[in-house]
Amino acid sequence: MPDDHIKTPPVATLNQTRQGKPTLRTVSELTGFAVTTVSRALADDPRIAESTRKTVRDAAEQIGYTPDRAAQRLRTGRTKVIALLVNTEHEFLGFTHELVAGISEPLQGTGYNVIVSREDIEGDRLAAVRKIVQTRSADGLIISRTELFDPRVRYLLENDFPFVSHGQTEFTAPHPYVDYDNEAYARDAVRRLIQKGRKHLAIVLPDARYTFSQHLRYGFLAAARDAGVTHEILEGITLEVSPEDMVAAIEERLSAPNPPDGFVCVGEVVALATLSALYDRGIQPGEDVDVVAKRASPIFRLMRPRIETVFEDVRETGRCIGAALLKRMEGVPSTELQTIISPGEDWR
Amino acid sequence: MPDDHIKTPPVATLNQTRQGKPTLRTVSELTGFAVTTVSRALADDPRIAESTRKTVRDAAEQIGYTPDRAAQRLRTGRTKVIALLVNTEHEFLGFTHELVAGISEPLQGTGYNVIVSREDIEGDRLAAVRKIVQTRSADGLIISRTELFDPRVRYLLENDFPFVSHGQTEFTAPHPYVDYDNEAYARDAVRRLIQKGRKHLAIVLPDARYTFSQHLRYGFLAAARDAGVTHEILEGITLEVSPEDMVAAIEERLSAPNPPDGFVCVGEVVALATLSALYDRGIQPGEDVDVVAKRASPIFRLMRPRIETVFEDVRETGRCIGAALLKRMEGVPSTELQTIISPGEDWR
DNA sequence: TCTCACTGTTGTAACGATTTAATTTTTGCC
DNA sequence: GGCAAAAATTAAATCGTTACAACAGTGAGA
Repeated sequence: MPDDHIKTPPVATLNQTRQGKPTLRTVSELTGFAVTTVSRALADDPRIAESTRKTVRDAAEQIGYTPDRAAQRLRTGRTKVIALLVNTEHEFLGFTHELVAGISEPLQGTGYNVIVSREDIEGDRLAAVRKIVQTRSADGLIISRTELFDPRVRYLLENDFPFVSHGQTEFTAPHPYVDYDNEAYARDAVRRLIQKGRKHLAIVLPDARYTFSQHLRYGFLAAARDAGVTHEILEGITLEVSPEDMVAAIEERLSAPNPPDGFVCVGEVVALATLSALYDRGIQPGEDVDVVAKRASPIFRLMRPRIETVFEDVRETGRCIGAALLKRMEGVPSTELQTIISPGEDWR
Repeated sequence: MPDDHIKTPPVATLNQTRQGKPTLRTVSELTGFAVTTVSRALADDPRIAESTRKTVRDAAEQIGYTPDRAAQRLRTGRTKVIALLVNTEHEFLGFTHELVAGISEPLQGTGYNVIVSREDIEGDRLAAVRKIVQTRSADGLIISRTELFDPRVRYLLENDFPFVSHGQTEFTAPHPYVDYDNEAYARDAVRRLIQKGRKHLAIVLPDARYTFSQHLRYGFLAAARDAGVTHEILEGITLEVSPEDMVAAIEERLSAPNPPDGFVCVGEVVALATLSALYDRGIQPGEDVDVVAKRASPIFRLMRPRIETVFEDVRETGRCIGAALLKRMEGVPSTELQTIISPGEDWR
């Protein structure tokens, strides 16, 4: 064979990685700078000359270099992941979806990703938190439905792990949180019903261990007491029971002596349940009875008969949470990262 | 000091990693086996003696060793991540939540995690897919709302990237999918309305580019034609329009000449919209008009007046999808990974 | 002219796992 | 008992990145 002595040139002049994906080394070979320099240049390190930074940036851009997350994470220990822990077994409305959308917004461009984790161990919500902290599988954590003395908050504070809670606690040590002013909502709702001439108000509360249950309770009781109207917290059920049980319990109360004529609803599910119970008993809301609610989902616009609602902007809540967590990770003190979102005035 | 000569023992005899987190090396030092052996033992490699495997397993268990995901990923190229791409800007009901819960089930214990990614670029759903494939940021992909000749499916097939679609396509090359039999649902729904004596049926379809829109259309048209009843596809709206627009469009149709008396609803939102429109026009469902729907969320149990619905088990769909993707990644041929879920018979 | 302090850049060593190839130990058989 | 084959274990290289320490070059000051 006459051509035997001709050496075939290397197929590619640049280094080919496992998947053909460009790495720092590819950029390094392309620009002639060392890998270290390229790394620093892309991080906009002032020790590298501006001209070099530009050259490197352009080259990286041109070949579509993106840093390998796994390698970065292994080296730095930072995961660039934010975990959101949710504990709803079934979720009727797109609450989590909306929250995640909000959280993601301020994270745009920071390289952070949100992962949603179910707190599968119902009895022990701390376990999920502990696992994430110990395996360092996220850089920051978002927890929801806080309790007054939430063990998760205590644990996270003790371990100095960045987090933001959706909901307040009663700990004296400050921590970042974002919360909706449920006490104010309950007060407003009570006033609203009283304006409509209602004399006997009722509310279904979340499980008492949650902080926001206490806030709602206090707002409801205080406003009703101040106004001097009869009021009651429906017993035997909480927001967490199944829709059927909720309807049954409300209906039972309606058929018992001295039924309420005004209902404060904390979410769309209990509002629907209340409307169903009224419907089943042949009671027309707006006539002898009134219902007011907090709406977090646009689905309320589809409900008939219409009832008065005030909007809780879950997406905005998410935005606040995301922004607060970022700041917390940048070292901003916790006391500056506490937001209470007021209910709007736009009842309709 | 008399005790000066006493050497203090090392604080820890085992190697301490950056975060005190045990690594293979920790287990290695603890057991006396080499890191390689430990790695193999934990992977249950038959080349390692069973006795050794047990020793290592126990030691790892005892000190709470968990492999570092980043290191595994960097070394193997496998991310142990499954990405679910969703494209709903606003989601009224917990559809995604339920789907994710289902997908996660068969993944339990496999080490795979699900991440939910928004297809943020509305015009170009392919972009999100391409990004994941190119950066190899997931081992498998789940896409939803397929089109007849979905470019994402073509791209994924061309790149031999493991995926399962929620929804079928018309490509001749087979690919794994899980789909609800929407054609059968539409047929059943039509029959149901005819049984109730309805003579003029209507349906609101999803955007025509989606495969399931075609299936619904075909089922609806064929069944209505077979039965010889008047029927129509509501024009000017799709399932994707805002709730208000949907209500307005349905109401408009109801007030036009020759209005439908039976409505096939593909989901809870359009069902609610239909009921709202009827309510606003003072029409009582179950009397002159009937509505049937598919329910995927328990929220339907709260709706009044009650309408007949059949259950679409989204969680089960998720389970099928997760299981299919696992098998696909294990190399099971696509033709064996195609599931069509039949609508149940339990209308109520 | 020589030292000193910069500025800009680079080689080397990790991070924690897996994989390949090499090495030691054990077993089986004549 | 000797030797090859099989079994069990290990050392070293590697994935792509960043951190640390070192190293050339440049200009200023003595």
